[in-house]
Amino acid sequence: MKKACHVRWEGVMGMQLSERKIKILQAIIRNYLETGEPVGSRTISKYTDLNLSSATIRNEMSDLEEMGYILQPHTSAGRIPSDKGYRLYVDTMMEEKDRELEELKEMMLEREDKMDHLLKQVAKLLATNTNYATMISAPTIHTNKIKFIQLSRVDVNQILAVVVVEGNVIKNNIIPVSGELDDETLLKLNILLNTHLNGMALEEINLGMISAMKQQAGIHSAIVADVIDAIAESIKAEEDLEIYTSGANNIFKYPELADQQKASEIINTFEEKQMLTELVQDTLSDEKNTGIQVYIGNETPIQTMKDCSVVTATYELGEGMRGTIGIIGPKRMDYDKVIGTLKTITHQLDELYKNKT
Amino acid sequence: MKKACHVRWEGVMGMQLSERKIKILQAIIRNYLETGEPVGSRTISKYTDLNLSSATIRNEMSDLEEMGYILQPHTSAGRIPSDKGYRLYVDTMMEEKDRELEELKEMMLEREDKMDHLLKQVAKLLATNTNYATMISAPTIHTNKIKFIQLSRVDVNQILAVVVVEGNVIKNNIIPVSGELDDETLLKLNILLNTHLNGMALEEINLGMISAMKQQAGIHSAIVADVIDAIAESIKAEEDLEIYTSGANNIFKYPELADQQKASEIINTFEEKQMLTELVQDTLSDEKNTGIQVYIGNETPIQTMKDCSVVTATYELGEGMRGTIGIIGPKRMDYDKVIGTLKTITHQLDELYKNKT
DNA sequence: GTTAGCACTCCATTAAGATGAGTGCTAATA
DNA sequence: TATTAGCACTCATCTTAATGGAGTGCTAAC
Repeated sequence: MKKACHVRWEGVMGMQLSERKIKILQAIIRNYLETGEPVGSRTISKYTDLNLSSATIRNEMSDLEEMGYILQPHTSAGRIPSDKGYRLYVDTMMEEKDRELEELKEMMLEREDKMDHLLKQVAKLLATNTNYATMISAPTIHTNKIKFIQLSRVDVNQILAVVVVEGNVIKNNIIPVSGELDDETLLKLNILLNTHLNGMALEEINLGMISAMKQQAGIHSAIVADVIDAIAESIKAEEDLEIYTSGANNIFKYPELADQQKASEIINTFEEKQMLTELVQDTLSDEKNTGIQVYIGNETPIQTMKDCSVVTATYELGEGMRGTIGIIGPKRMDYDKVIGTLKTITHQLDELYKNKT
Repeated sequence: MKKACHVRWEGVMGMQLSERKIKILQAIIRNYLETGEPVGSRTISKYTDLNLSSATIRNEMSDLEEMGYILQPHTSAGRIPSDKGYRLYVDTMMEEKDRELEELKEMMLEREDKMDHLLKQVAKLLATNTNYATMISAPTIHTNKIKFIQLSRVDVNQILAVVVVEGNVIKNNIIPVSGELDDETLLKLNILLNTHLNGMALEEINLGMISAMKQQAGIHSAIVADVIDAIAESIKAEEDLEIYTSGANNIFKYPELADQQKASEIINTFEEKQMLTELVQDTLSDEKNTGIQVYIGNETPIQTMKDCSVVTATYELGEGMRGTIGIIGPKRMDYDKVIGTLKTITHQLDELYKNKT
């Protein structure tokens, strides 16, 4: 009696994952990833090479459940992995595999298009390749510096301000101008702006500089203010970043996500994109990791995706330009494959950029 | 006997829609729009102010079915409108109503943002307002003329080409340049390009002009070619037009569209957008109509939407810039409201443009 | 021409087994 | 002591049949 009691205590508190338990857990998850159905003891008994009877498996499963790695949807159903179980799986039990992503690589190389086209393409490629929903955020300029500013007259009362920052990201802005403005003044303003702002990081432009420039511009200080505003607006416009998505309808392939309520929410999140920015922010801000991040169930910052798993990767284009790729699927996602694919893609984007410049 | 026979013939061939039949058909459609359920004779008998018994209605409905305006999902079910029935309804039986679109108007006026923002906003507004899925295509420049071209050096071996066309649509292109190119030459090239191309419609640029310009450019003809290419590419890029969508998840509100198969297809069509361009093309090309077009069921050019109805409107921003707004919903869509809303919106966009310039 | 009445059809809902996968527990076994 | 066989039990799912009801078509009466 005393002893039994002791064993029970150990069961709750200090129980360790034996090698065998890990193998069983692994088998459960693997199986569940494939079928999407709760998996029972008998299945595992045959599925593994442990040569254990279903009864033994049952005992072990009982332990695993107590420890929180698996759970039962209802009594007398098989077990499914809990978030904690998935987490263990992702953290420790995945060995990488080289998949046949060669075609994917090639397709990426073919597309030497404009950036937004490329990103759309990548999202689509990923979606069809993985059968999950995907998103990709356009890279945000971060530490980049102004490379070139030019004001040009377009019309009698409109001038065009073009700002080019490092990485050849171009911003246009039409500025209405009320008073007269001759070509010579325009030239002076151009020189003024360039001498002051060239090489500046966008964040470095401060009020002091602005007032100095205004002073030098004399009667045309209003235009300087407008240009600065235009630049500021360009930056601001950059803040609600572009996000491209693809394969949202893939969620219909997973019954656990396909019911109306959930599907509707997920689809909406995908279409409105606004909420996805949170995901991007979260991924980009978390600096410590290897560049790949896995959110399982409730770990995700987006409430509507609490029944999904989200794998995100940060890609980098040169220095300071970073974006996020995300793959959204059921919790029983093929983490192995997804992570492998993402690694390849991010690496590929990097290569692409290098070759291009 | 003879007479009966004659009547039967008339029934099949020359039967005319009596006033009463129209009223009944109208009542059926109205009712079906509300409930989404097949509607029976007894319902109509009470629903209308005709004071007819259900038996009489049955007879009339039998006629209407024979004429193809309504149909039975199965024996002993009520009737639902056929595409032909909807068509009649849309074509003849709709009187316009002024709805409370005032708030919508105001919201549009608030948004003085960039065009793409505005369009996204409009799509969203429409979606939440109508409870259908919406799309809106960015206006395409068509007859517009080049207003301004400027080449600027951005880097030692890169120049930036900016092209502004009427309507203040701006196109940028970075052109890598191999050889040396001093400022003076750049200036000359600028003058050359502007004198030749300013005021030209994009389609008017022909090979003759290009070769003439190349000749004048002398040793720098390569750059001219590049610029022309860049312009051409800008036009081409415009061809796969931007489309913004919103409220795709609204289709879940209509059971007849919400099953997995259909929903998945529709969602996909919406996300990939590619197919939506057909709709836009179709709408824009059809010139004869009032600007609003209704596709019922199979009439739509997009196969995946054969169970939906699509209402599109053409909006015009100044001369030559036209885009399309589309509303996609179930066949039992509130055509009345939708058409009204679309009219208001297109009108509003027009106003907005006028005030802005 | 209109209506009441009735038999008939067929869908949708419900209830009641039947099935079967899976568990927990106990006692036997190695 | 760890493992296993056996058994009773649970519970979701599937099948089947019964029921209810909405709606029709037809006929005869008004």
